[in-house]
Amino acid sequence: MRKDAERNRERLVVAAREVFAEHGLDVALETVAKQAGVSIGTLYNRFPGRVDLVRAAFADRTHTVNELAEHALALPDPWEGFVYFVEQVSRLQASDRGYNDLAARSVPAAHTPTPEPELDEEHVRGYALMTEIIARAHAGGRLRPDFTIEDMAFITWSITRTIETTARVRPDVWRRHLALILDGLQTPAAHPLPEPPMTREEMAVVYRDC
Amino acid sequence: MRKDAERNRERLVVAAREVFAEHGLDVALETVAKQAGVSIGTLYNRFPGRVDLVRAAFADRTHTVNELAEHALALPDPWEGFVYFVEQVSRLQASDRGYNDLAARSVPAAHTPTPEPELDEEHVRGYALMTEIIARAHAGGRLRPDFTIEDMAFITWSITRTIETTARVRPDVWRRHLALILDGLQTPAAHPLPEPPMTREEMAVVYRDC
DNA sequence: ACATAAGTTGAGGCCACCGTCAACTTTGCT
DNA sequence: AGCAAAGTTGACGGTGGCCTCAACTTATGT
Repeated sequence: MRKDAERNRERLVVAAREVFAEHGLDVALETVAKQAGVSIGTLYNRFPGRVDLVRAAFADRTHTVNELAEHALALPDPWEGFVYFVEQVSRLQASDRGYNDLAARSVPAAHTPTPEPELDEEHVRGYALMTEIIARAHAGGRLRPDFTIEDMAFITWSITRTIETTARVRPDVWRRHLALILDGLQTPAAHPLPEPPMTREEMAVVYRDC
Repeated sequence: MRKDAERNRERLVVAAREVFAEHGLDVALETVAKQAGVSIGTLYNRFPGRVDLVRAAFADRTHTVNELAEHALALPDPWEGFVYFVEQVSRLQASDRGYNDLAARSVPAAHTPTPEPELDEEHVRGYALMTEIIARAHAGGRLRPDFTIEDMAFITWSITRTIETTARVRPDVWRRHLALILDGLQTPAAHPLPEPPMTREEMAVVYRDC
């Protein structure tokens, strides 16, 4: 790859991160190209579709989330770890409209088929870490036993919507919402749930649809 | 108003209800016109903008929701009443993509400025009914005391997103999600909340933005 | 039956975004 | 320096939804 090409690619990714963060994933790609100081043709040359650009822009996020998960696991109290993880991911969402859009459809740690097996591995690892966070919190006794990893998506989706709606008016109310959610996830609060959790296969279909 | 005009108007509203329910509020208005067996010009002639058509299509919903609220208040147990109301509204959302879209932005009972004062009154009444449902549940002791009417929006928004995402795969999982939420709203589960609730003014701004 | 107001029609202009490609420019190798 | 391959450019055609309006049709009162 020629070095000007490499440089332009990098510029595009940086621009995409900025523009997505401010305007969300549905922004016109011209905006990204302009921000990168590059023509729209170059953008399409490097990234055949929007999805490729999104992937490139958020590739490191999975890694970041995994680090948060590790930090959570390093906390002595299992419930604190669980809460820490959920709060930090929500904070990421609140700070980046693009990431929030992304989370609305596909939960960070989900296993999405990707061309690059390397990224896939990060996702698989994220899934494992989240499983561990939940298992540990179950063992600690404070996380209700019927809560599964698939239920994590409910949290993400909920927060996603609240952030979308309230960001301009009260950028931090999502914390209140999250606190209400967390109060429902603790063993003493638990009542029997009316539906079985989503299965992994069902989650896969949800993500596959887009 | 001429009688053919009246008839076409009615057809359009009926068509809008069907098409919105199936495809959501962002559907092309041509689709509605076609479904109504009427030209696009007639649609615009009768409803200057999409918002007018949406209002007409969902005008009766506020009334429906108010009936649900009254039924909730008629239930002997205050907490059961609260749960009934929230479940029924969620069920409405799950059964109508357009209504779900609507709820994602503007909670049914919110006070939105409307040209027709009559509709406005229904909204105001809905607000009063919801206030009563919550006050009664507070008095009953089972609803956590720090839960306010503005927090209701968190529930609606959450369910909204889950329905959007899971409808095709597991049309009833929103019940599981809702059950998790409800477990967090009960007095024994309550921990102090980190942020004050949204104010009425803030809610008004949220709805005004669209 | 007729006049006239009311209503309908759909082709067409507008816009915003998408994605392409032939002509041009730059890089890096020899 | 010269040259071929790699890369860039931006005008352009395509799509789809929005909304308008001049020509046509229908309802209604007398």
